[in-house]
Amino acid sequence: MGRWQPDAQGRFVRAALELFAEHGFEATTVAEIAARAGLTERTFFRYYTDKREVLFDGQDMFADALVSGIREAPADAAPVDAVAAALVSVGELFPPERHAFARTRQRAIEANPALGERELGKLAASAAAMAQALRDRGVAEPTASLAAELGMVALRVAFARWTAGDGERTLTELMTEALAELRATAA
Amino acid sequence: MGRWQPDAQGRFVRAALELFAEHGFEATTVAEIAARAGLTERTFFRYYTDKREVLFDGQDMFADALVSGIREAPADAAPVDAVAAALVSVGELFPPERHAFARTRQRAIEANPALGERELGKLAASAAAMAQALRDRGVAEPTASLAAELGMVALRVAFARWTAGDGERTLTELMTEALAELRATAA
DNA sequence: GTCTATAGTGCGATAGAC
DNA sequence: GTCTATCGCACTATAGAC
Repeated sequence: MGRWQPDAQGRFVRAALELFAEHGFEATTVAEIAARAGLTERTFFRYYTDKREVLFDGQDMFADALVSGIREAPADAAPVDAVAAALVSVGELFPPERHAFARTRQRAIEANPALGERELGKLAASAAAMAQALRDRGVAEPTASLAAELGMVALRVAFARWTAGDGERTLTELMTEALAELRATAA
Repeated sequence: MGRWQPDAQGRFVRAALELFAEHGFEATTVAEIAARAGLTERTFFRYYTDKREVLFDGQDMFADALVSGIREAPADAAPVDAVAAALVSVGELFPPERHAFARTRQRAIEANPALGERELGKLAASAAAMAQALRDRGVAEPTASLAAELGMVALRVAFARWTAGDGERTLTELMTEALAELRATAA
């Protein structure tokens, strides 16, 4: 047992989440997060480019799931249906066990505008990745980008409902429902 | 020393835009912006809570136009049509004379992720204001929020096209077109 | 690991407008 | 005189350079 306890990133994330819940994002210093994680400030910035980024650790999986969901959709599926498949693929990343964590994290993000902005940026990047995956299937612009944007709206709305609720309904269910509502509103 | 020269904010905005175009957002210090504007760093932070905010000066008009566009839409208009009216109302804020400025500003924002995040945050706030205006007309949830989100997607896409182009087509035109494309994609 | 530039804040002083 | 925009100074925390 050396001087390295395992799972440095996991400890940073948990420490940050606890402290943000206790004192708020701005009132929490990186030094405090590092201390609680049993690491140094310098190490924190080795893993994360800035203080906000610690709440977005491992979010690549998010965009990856969207992209592979689109890739694996039937070749003859319409763009919006491929997007619907992508949402299902993301839903599988968030089984009921992750509900409590997601809820705490979402509370922290909603409590602070700076974190909200970062989240919007990440989601916009995911939408861009989805649009690219659609173009790779032969979907032309502007349809590819617009279908991806529709998917992101549904995803955001569904995620907010999922984390606001008690977890009875699955995220996948809520996403499919949100997309249907969105299409009805547009019609 | 013109300590009392008029239009402090306008000078800050122009100075910032010039410097961001010349050296980029991150390589520009607030001290440099203040110096070019003939003011001090401390005064900059009297007007803006942070460095990014200078590029979003006077953007309340944006959300205000959306809200009043919805208020002034015919009482029997469907939610999406009220949103379409809101977009027209915003389009009127951006006559051809503003194209060059909008283009320069958009270039700066697109060149820096931090500025992009801030823009997304502002647009999300505008969408929330639109949704509230729709609820005030008696539109129920989730339709109000979803219609507002549809409008924001159209607005973003249209604005990107407008600032990417040469200004031949009006922003209003592009917005109406983008909303129609979006509805077609959803159908 | 250490050092430093810069963002951003609090408080108080000052210079002008009225 | 009052009111308010601007400025000066001291300070902390972030983030990057060395």
